[in-house]
Amino acid sequence: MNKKVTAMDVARLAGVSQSSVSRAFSKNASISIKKRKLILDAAEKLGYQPNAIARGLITNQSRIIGIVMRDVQNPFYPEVLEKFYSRLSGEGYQIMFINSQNDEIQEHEVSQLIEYSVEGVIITDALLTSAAVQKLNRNGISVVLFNRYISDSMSNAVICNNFSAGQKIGQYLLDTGHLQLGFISGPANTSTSLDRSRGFMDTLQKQGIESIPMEDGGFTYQGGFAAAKKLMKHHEKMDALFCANDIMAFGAIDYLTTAGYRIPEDISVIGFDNVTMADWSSYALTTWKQPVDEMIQQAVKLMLDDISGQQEKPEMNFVDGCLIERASVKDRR
Amino acid sequence: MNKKVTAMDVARLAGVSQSSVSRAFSKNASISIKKRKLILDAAEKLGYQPNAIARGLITNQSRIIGIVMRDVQNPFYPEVLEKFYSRLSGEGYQIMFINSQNDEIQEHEVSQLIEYSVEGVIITDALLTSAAVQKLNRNGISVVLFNRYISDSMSNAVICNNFSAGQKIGQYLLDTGHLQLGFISGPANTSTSLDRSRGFMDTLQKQGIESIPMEDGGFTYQGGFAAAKKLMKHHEKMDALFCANDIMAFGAIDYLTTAGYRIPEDISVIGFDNVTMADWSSYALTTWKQPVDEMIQQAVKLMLDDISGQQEKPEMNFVDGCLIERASVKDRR
DNA sequence: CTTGTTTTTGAATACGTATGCAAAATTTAT
DNA sequence: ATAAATTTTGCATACGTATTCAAAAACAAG
Repeated sequence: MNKKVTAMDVARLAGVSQSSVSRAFSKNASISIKKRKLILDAAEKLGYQPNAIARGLITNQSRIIGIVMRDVQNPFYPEVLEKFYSRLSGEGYQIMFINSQNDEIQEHEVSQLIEYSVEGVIITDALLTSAAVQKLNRNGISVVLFNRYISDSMSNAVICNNFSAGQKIGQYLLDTGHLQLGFISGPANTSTSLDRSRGFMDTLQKQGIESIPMEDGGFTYQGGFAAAKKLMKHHEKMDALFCANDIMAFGAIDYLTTAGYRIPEDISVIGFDNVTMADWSSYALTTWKQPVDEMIQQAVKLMLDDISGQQEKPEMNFVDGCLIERASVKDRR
Repeated sequence: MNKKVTAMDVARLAGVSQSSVSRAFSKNASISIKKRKLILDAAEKLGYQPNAIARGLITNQSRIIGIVMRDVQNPFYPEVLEKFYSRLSGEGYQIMFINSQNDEIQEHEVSQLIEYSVEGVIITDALLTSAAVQKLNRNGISVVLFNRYISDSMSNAVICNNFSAGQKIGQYLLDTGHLQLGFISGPANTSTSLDRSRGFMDTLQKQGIESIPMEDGGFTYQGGFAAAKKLMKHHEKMDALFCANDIMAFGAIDYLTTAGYRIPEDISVIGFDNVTMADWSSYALTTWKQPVDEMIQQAVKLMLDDISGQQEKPEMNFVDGCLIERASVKDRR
């Protein structure tokens, strides 16, 4: 293996100092045009790449953002990952990917992020304790929560307006003449599921519907499938089912169609997310579209503002989504 | 923001030298049990985390592996990402995620990997030129190709035995009495699609079938949908369709069912990958299962052997998959 | 207790870069 | 041509850690 090429090597070839080489690779440093050209030519000739590790040590700017993600097999999250990657790499950041296996971000995962001096962390669908946020903040790491929040207001958060969406979904199902509603939730400890449920029930209760059959589908296909089965066992007159995410809606639809129900003639199904698959003709799912692009744009802006010290206090931004009507909800009026 | 806690701070509190602190956090360094405990207690008290950036500069071991991935919205790849993450983080590595937007890994992406001194790079579904491999190797970076290879034998590769799989799929469709076969390929410049096609045609040609109708579906759902439409326009007697990946098979099935064909009564469809969705009752896809776990295990072993200098020359390992029969191929015998 | 051996530990250094500071070079004004 | 002002550049240093080397400490043998 060849000896590593450093700025010192380039300096020798170009006949300048190492600090000049560093300046040549900098945007704002003072270096004459002639010397800069000499240096860049020498660098090209030697195959020199600046060492980001050494630079990070000196500048205390790793240019690395951590993304903590749990359920990458829910198609919603690969889309989120891809879009976060695009925005952040466009701003010159590298992505350190952490696939959390547990509900809650682990101590060693927090330690890894600190050890690598990541400048920020984006938490997509894992839980984060206040203690973990404090530890990250104490180590100068910006934290942005994507579609979740914790109650201590110490971190930036960008959240789809889940409560309001739940309300509107409830209204939409009532307005389209559905009488016997059901709900399939995600895990009870997730703010997304809780808020969607609360919004939904808020609307129903205002119409005198005090409670409806619900099952926890765990935010998974299998969970949606099983939850639909369980619901239909005791509530065969159900005519509409709201699933707290799309992938459970797919599972619910698959259970219902294999059980002989017609979607949406016998029962309507509505999801939440608007993953790419929702548009597939096998599902043609009516769903609530999370404004992922807007949410990611805001999340990245909050993080970059925090990193650059232009932020006074953490913000919590709610962003409105919208209904996407396809073919899985019937207008029964 | 608090001042960063360093080994020097811990040394002062524990009454030892900075080098002793470093040794306390090392597995094999010489340090007395008493002193180690003193140091770890002081570190805990101060909230000290070793700085991986500084350590990387000294040891020339960043403990970072790059994963270059293109199509994260094909459900096959999030599964691959999750499993690579699990294996590599278990070996103490961090993952730097690169989402390539182009067919071929870009110069700036190679530069990023070099600048951050990643110890290895795994390429999943992007193309890599020989020049790029040479550049990475010249900078001491191990390269492993996942399910692709290039012809210069300079990099490790682990590949599903696509040719053999294509052969067996061909035989299976013939053995189950299908007469009019069709094929939907991926992009022509990908070794996976080429080898699956070659294996398939090898079997058919041995049975006197010289050519069959084919369309390029670009490895996407929409592409599969459109390709199926195009094929059926001119080959309405087709009774079996082999799609070079599952997601195109889903698209093909969705086109066919919306066009009134029954799967598999009117036409059988077989895919390749065995993504989680293949098992969903809406598709119940018969497919060829890529041995992802085995492939990843071998890929990680090759990389770690290369990184630790225990490898003499790059290897190319082919791994056999197997047929998964569900409900999308009819036995017409 | 003394001598020889082994282990532990701290000082010094290097890793590759960015930058402060001041000297050198260049430019501008008279 | 000279002086003043400005820009460019190199030297020295620091960033935080791991490790070499040698001194100090601890341990074992006689």
